[in-house]
Amino acid sequence: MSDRRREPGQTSLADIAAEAGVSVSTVSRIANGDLGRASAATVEKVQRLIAERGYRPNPVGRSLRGGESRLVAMLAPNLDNPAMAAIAASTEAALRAAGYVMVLCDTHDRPDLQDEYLRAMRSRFAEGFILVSAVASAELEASVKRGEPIVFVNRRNPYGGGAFVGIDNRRAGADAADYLLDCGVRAPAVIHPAELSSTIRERVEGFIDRLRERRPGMAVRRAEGAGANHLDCGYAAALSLIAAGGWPDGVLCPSDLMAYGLFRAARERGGRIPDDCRPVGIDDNDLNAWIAPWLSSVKIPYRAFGERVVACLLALRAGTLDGEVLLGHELIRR
Amino acid sequence: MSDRRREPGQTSLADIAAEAGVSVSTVSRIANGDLGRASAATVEKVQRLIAERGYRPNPVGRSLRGGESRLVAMLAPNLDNPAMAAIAASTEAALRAAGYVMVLCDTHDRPDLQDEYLRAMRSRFAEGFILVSAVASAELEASVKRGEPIVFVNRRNPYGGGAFVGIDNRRAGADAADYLLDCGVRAPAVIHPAELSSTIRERVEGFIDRLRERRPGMAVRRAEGAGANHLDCGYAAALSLIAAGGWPDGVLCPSDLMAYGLFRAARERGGRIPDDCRPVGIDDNDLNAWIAPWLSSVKIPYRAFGERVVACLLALRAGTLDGEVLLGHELIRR
DNA sequence: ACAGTTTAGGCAAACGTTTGCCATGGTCAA
DNA sequence: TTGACCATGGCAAACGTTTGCCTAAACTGT
Repeated sequence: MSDRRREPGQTSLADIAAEAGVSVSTVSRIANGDLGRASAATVEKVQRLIAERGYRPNPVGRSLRGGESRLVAMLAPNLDNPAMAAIAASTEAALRAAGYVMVLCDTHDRPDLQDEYLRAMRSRFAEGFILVSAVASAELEASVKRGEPIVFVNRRNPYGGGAFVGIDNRRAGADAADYLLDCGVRAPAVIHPAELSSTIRERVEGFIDRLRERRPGMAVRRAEGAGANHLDCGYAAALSLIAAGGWPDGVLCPSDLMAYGLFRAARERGGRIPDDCRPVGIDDNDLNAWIAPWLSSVKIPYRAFGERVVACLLALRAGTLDGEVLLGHELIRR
Repeated sequence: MSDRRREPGQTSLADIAAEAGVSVSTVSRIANGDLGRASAATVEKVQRLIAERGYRPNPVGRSLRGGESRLVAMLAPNLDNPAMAAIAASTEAALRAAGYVMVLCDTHDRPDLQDEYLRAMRSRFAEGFILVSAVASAELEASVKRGEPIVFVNRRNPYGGGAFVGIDNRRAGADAADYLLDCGVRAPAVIHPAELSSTIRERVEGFIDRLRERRPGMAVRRAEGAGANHLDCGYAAALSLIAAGGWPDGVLCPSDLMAYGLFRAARERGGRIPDDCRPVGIDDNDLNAWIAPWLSSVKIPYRAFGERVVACLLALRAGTLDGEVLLGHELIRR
């Protein structure tokens, strides 16, 4: 199409400059607060026009020029998971407060999509990346090597190092173990997905180690389940658990979604939760307080993640950080 | 900063052109598939270089030039609501399949934020807008007037007209009424937020009209509740309902979140759900199947929304549509 | 041989911004 | 008087693309 319609209502520097009878450079400088480069009269006139016409600098022009894009990309494995939604929402708010716009990309936990979004966002001059539960992928490795500003959330950088925001997963698992023991559980179990991410592995290890520490001889049953998401995984793992040896009296579900899967399995198989089998989750989705009174869970302060993630990103860009931020967690008893 | 670092790994048309010994125009044309404008040898050479260097057109340059940005903005009132997450996820997938990148903006249901994002996205040359549960706002009115491509989802254009994707809310409310009557409910009620959006109003009206139609003399109690979200609204409304006249034996919750609020109120006040008080929701969040076996709900096919929304948007941009798309719903009995 | 057409490809403008550098003209001190 | 310095502001390049127009050279038909 050759009829490039002028976007209506979008005032450009040139428009202001023409009307004020000055050059584009002058307007640009004044718009950017460099007031010492023009006479008071000019400054006043240009500022008035800027206000009247509602001029806002065009971010695309800026980006192209090589300056800032005010764009930050968040890559998350799936928006359906309430935990992801909570992280996304809080990060979006924090970024907006810092003057950034967040682009949210759903990678569906697929390395190829993660790569595609990494490329797409880089070519849009994203000033930073927030990778929630990242998976290993070629483009990510290249980005890490190039030292691009990336904050990893929930799951650590698969290539080591880098900024990280999350919790102490081993401790969370240990706290869950303490809780079950304090409830008098004698035949505990743990369910988990067939492929273990570092996050889940740490939680499970922390759980088991604490059990062994406090009850040296205690047997801990384990079951894994396959599935596209943690709901299905939890369901499958629970079924295989009871098929192998009946219901345990307590079970660690390393994510709330897995606990939901367990709950469904119990309902279908006549297991009574939490009376016969007490689950303990990790996440503590906000919805739990409303509709899952049977689920005690380690609360991860996802709503507080946003601020920390943004602080990390800013520090990263300023070259003043390459550390880890571990937020506190708290077991919610229900 | 004056040291504008050349983005690494980003090949430009100029790079290819220099290496091939041809002009930028020639490379651009070949990259865009206009193969008739160069000799076979040149085409071959340039194509080889494009492949070797992994050249990808820079979307920012393209946007600025006035062409396409491949950017679509979705403005949603909050990411926490599972229904929004479902819509966002399916739309993102459909847009990606169509070659677009979706920017997800959380408006927190605030007109000022909606305006801010509308402006920000327009100045980034967004090619279309998807407004989920839009609120009235000055910038929206202006956008509608200018005829920008906007698809409204869930809630209709507050200024009338425009493309819309949603369900027949009156019928959904009527179906809920049928369900309660079929369950033998004799003292029904409805709870809703203090301020009624068009969506909620239609559902409530459809519900009440159907009750009156089938049981002319039947009294229908109503209670409203205030709160920042539907969970709180539902909770508050339920409390005020029972304070006014005890538990109804059936109650329409015009969104699942309100039903969750009711559930909590019942738990705290000793109401037995669904035995004493049978709720019927609208939405049927995916999680219901797992952890809310007490909730029958009208399933809205949010996962199917994405495709329709994108089809609408494309048609809108092609100038071939200005209609409504109503998807079917189905009451899920639990 | 010559006019006309096709082929192959370059030039330059435009999108909106930022910024280093240059050009006036004036003021001030020695 | 002259050199230095400051105030004011414009020029132009650069970022990466796309595309209308132009120009050669090489064909084609008669």
